[in-house]
Amino acid sequence: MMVESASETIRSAPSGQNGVGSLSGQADGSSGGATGTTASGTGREVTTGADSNGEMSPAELLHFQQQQALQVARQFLLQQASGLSSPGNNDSKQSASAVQVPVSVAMMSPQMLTPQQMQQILSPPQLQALLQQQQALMLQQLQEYYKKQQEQLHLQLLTQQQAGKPQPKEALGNKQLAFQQQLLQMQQLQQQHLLNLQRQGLVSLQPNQASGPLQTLPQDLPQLWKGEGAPGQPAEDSVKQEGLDLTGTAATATSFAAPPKVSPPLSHHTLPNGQPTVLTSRRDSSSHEETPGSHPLYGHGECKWPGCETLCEDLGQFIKHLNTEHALDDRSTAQCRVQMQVVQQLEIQLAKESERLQAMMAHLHMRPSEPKPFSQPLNPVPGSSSFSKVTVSAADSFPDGLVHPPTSAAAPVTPLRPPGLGSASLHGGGPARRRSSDKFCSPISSELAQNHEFYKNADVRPPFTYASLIRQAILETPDRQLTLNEIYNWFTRMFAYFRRNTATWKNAVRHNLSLHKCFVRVENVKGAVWTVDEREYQKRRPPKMTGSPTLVKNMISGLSYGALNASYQAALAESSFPLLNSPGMLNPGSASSLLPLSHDDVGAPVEPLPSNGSSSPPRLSPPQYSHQVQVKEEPAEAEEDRQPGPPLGAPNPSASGPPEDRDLEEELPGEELS
DNA sequence: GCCCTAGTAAACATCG
DNA sequence: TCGATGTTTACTAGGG
Repeated sequence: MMVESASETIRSAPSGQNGVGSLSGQADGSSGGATGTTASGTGREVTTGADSNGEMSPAELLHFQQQQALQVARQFLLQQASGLSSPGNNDSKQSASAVQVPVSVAMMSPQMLTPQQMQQILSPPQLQALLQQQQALMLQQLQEYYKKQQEQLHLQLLTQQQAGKPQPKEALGNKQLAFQQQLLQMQQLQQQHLLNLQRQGLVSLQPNQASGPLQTLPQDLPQLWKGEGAPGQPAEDSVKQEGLDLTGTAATATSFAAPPKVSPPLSHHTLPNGQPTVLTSRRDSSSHEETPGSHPLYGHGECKWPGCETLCEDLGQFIKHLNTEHALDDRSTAQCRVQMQVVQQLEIQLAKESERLQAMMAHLHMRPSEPKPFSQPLNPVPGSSSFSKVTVSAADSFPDGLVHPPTSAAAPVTPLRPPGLGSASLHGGGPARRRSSDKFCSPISSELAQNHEFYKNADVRPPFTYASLIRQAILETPDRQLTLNEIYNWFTRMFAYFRRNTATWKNAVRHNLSLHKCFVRVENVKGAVWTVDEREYQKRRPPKMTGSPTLVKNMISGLSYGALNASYQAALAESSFPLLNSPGMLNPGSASSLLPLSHDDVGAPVEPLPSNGSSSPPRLSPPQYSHQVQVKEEPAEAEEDRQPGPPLGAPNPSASGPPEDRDLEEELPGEELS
């Protein structure tokens, strides 16, 4: 059920999710086919075969016994198969410390250990070792069983011979051969089942691993028949009609027993796919429908005990059935054990699949070096034809000198939704008014660094203001200057969102460039380039920290410097600008060399002005425009403002540059605060 | 409700 | 003339 709904959701996901799509398909295919066919089919087949047994002639008797043996063996194999793959098995420490508690007691105790608990108790290597032990034990039991069967068969043959009905050796050989064939068939069934399990995700073993036990059987069993089963060999033990001597198993399998202490009822482990192979899909689907008043093992009017399916009219009847048919015995214990393994395996598989998903996403979204065609945007950009030209060239021209946020590599995996990104800012939404950078004071650079790949691939509107983005774009360049077109390119390169609606956001970019004094247009050799006047930018709007007196008050009172929010601290850490205050830094070249990457927007709102100063710099000529770096000392920007001194931005007031009233007009520190 | 900031749209000017 | 670029204004909306 969950798988189906999940896959359905995935299928409905936007285009471009090929990986996911195939994933869903896989899930569908496996969940349907596996449980339905192999599992239930096998179980029923066995049952009917046994029921139809009549009796009598030695040959028939032999056949019957073979059938019975097969049935039991199949069950055993299927159960084993369910548990085969679980790296961690139920054996707990008991394997090491000879536990005296009978398996059945240990297993059926209400305090039974859950797989999770076992996983917690045992380390993976331990679990693996235990699993191997268990598998070896299982195999040994199986071999014993076959041996006994063969002995039984041999005894019968002797009996028949003594009865004066000698059977031609050939006939006997044929029977043995038939038996062997059946065993092989059984093994094939097991193999098939295992494959189904693998498809379902129940088994995560590598092909060779998974087939290990299967391959072992064909080798071992014939050996049993040929070797140990040789006529005349005395029966070692009394032959048990039931074939599987779980008592013996229990004795040796104390290692399987969960610690006497512990826990959750079986129901706790019930999982859809985790149902042993003998379960039907119907049961799987019903496993979720437990109601408070019902029993977890009772659903749809039938017993949900693995392999049972007994119809029970009501809960009371079911309880009776449960107590009688599934009492504390070795068989139930074994089944319980298998179920535990199944659950455990499912959990492991889930973890693996999750990890795989993460890896897939990481792979799909994180390849910085790979030339990414812009046809890839998650959402096609209508009317961006001319635009794509730009972006392609942009990609090609991606300046290596440009410092990429180091975090993309270090960042965990591209998050589906970056922190601070409200649903409203997801693409398609209307105008996003407030950007998180403003709201949460998160440095745009760190935010971008962390979610770089996300924004790059997801058609999600970045939670930054245009001004912040423009600034970031400019600051990311070695020389801290960009032409308008380069800014466009940066936008499209960095954000999938800006690969569409170009007219709108480009207009907004131009609007912001013109509107904000912090952006300085400089006539360059190659034309007009835009630079950032950090000081202006800082002054621009200190809404949170400085703009709002109350807010400032709160910050001051509520936060010590040491208690600044993480983002701000990160920003501080990032901004290792020694320079800042030094007017000498104004040289773009030196600045860039010194600040390869850190520029950072220390979060627009938060960034205090390092500057001292007074008036905003007039527009500077290319060489001089300074992206002054701000020293983010702390929120107390007012303090900085108080500092008298030449504006960092205008180290060279004399520098050429069109005197912009825009820049000059404001400037008094006091202004900003208001 | 006011004010500030931001986003969007549009008109207009300039320039190559 | 056209498109890119740049400036400006108006409006709307979110949030303090």
